[in-house]
Amino acid sequence: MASPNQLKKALKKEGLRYTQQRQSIWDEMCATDEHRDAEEIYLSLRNEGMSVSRATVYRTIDVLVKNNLVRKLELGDGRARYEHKMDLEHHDHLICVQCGKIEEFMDETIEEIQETIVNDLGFKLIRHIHQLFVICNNCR
Amino acid sequence: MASPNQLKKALKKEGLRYTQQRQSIWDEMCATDEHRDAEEIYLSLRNEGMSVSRATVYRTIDVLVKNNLVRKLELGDGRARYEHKMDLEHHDHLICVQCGKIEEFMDETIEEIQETIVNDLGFKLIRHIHQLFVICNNCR
DNA sequence: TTAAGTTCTGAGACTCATTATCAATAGCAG
DNA sequence: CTGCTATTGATAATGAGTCTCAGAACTTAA
Repeated sequence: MASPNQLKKALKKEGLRYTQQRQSIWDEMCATDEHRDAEEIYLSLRNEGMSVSRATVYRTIDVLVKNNLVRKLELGDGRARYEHKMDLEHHDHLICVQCGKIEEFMDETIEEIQETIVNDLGFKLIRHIHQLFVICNNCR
Repeated sequence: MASPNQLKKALKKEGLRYTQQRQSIWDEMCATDEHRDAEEIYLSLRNEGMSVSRATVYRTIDVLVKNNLVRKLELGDGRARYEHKMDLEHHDHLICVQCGKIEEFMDETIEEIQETIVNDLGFKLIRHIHQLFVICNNCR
């Protein structure tokens, strides 16, 4: 089971109850480093014999996203993907337009420039999306 | 009317016919520098008395996007926005999470680093999405 | 200019991810 | 335990975008 403490803390902060379903979903999301969509997570839970509904999966993911335990990725294909944020270093994504494989990258210089751009305009940076759509080495 | 030539060229390349509807939609998209969704473009055309259907708006936008006359923006709220690419310099976007205002930015260093990251992995960069979600100066 | 063959269009049905509804269930404070 | 609420599950609803198909509009060849 993946760290009930982080989950419990987040739920407490939001004034929400700790339930078996929420723990199962959080466990399932931490079980791999893949970038899965809600349906895949739902089906995995079902395959493991857990009794959860799609609605609860969506609702719980929202809570996890809001509390920074999970990141939501929008790739423009109509299905959001999710990744847990257990390993807490920030990164952005490379997505192969052929095979769909998702990899991660991080560049400190880009991060700094982003801040500068925003600050120079008198704005405040809340979050960012930086996705590089590529053809990966397997697909060229 | 906004440059029938670019449109005609794109249509010819695709083996498609030049029609009044397609011209109207292209005109409408060039009429402002706003970032509107398909419904807004559809309604604008309707208000101007043009007879076009939603289906044709979507179909035409697809053609324009494929031929690089229009850029599609996915902001993660389920509605795509579009901007014409008449003024052809590349840029990315700043989006205010409070008021929804969209501004543009461009940084040559970031563009170069992106290329480097992708090339170092042996990948090929096809396109990228770089969006900075901010609180703008009016909203702070 | 017309006939025949294509491509386009409009209206509405449809899809599919996600959200809302609401009665039944399960945490939790006292 | 008891009772008050939050949560859940099943399913209906939503909404952006896509598909279908019959009729309209082009195009081309004669």
